[in-house]
Amino acid sequence: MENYNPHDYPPFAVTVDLNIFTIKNGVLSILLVNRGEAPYEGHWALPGGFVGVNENSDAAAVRELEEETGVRSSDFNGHLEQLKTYSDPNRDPRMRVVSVAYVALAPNLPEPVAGDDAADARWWAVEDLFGEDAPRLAFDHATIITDALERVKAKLEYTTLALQFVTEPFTLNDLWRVYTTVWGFAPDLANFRRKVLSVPNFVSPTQDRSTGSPGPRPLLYVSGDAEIIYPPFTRHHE
Amino acid sequence: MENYNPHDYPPFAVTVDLNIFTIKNGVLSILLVNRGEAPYEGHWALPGGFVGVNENSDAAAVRELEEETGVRSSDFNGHLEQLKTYSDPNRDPRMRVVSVAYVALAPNLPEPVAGDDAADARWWAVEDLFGEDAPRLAFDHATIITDALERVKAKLEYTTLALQFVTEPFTLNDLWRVYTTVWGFAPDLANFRRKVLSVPNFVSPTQDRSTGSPGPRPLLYVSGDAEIIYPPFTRHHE
DNA sequence: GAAATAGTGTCTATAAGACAGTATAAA
DNA sequence: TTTATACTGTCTTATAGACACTATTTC
Repeated sequence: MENYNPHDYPPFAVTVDLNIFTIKNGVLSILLVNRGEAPYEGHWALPGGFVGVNENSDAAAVRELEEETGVRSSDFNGHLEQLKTYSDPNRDPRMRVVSVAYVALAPNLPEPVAGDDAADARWWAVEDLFGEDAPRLAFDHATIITDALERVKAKLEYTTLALQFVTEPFTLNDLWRVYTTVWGFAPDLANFRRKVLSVPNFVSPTQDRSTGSPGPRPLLYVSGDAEIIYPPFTRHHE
Repeated sequence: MENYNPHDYPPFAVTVDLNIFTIKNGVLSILLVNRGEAPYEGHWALPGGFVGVNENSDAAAVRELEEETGVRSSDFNGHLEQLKTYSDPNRDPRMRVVSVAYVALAPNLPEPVAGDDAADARWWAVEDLFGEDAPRLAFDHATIITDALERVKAKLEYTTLALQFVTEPFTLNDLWRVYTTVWGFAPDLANFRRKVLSVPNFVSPTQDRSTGSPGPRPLLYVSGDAEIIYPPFTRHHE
């Protein structure tokens, strides 16, 4: 490293890949783009793109999020965090690409915008990605999505991240449905209410009640400032 | 991305940086190298190096671990995991470098081996890194070390990672001292014993007892296969 | 015997799990 | 009136925290 000649070290392309999750009609969904060209033409891939010369990977992720969802970053009120970096030498047959993967969560994102290299972009139900008629996934994106899903499930245990999936104001049942949807099983609703209300500043009640569905009018809440759930609200481990 | 001309995307160097922790004489310590050249000449830096053309970042981290500690990867019985990727455009003034940071834990590593670009390499007590007479740290490595420390502290709560800091056979007090050292406070020893012994396969007893210190001969244990502590053994959160 | 350490026991507070049961509103 | 939903309450069990106490060994 005496001289900084490019031949001293291998050059890499660096990209970001985004796992953008939302809950559409009670179904946990992820945004994927259909690749319009080789390699993996016709396969589905995570949205993403190259990190620019004058931005870090966080900024690149915000930029791509905006480009793919059409939501301006100033209007984006969800959550974005780095997941993990994937760097296998042959993960992209064209060249050496290191990808910094991100997880984004947001409520009710609009229908996606297809980008330059994408023939199509749409929300996929997560449960449809790994079953019988699963779409073909490009690159190592199946692995990335699996890791991202586990991250989201785990973070619901000890953070208030579930709030990112609901729009204010919401009912406690709305929040409970988030846990049910993401975890794939329903925690006891009565115990769930007790837990959420016992965490200081997880949610705060409003003066209003919802209407429409049969039954009593449920109280509406807004998000509180708490970020950590302590003690954690754990999933069952057998 | 129609053509793969290098001018279509910015070229990056990709490195790994290793947070190698061990407990020396009851003190949580991290391996740092003193930089022998600009930039940050004379500052202390995390050991690391470039990711090679035909390896992924995990392999590069294993290779660097071996080079810096002198421990062959086949003999390395500690723990290595990816932490986070750091990519600020100006984190290295020479060129655009993206660094994939790792955390390694091991018991009783030998004195380090200085590499090519390191004038010196030594173990630093973690508590000395951020105090009055703290060494000057190169690049964004102070940030990386802070993140790494928090990762280790957190993982002691819900994984059996503390086992990576002791050599077999060990006493329950040895293991308790790991928690005390890493967390910076002493959990109740009696409750600690109860907790460790209640987690199936966290540790398993041997037939032997230790000797030397005053008091009864403590039973010796070896590591079990469990990786998860459930329910977690939590630090206090006020 | 003093001091240090290993280990056991116990009481209490907290929280989780598993419900039962009641009230309210829409269709 | 039926049904879905929104709560409230309660009993049991699991676990954590605090700490007293005993036993064993070295010096």
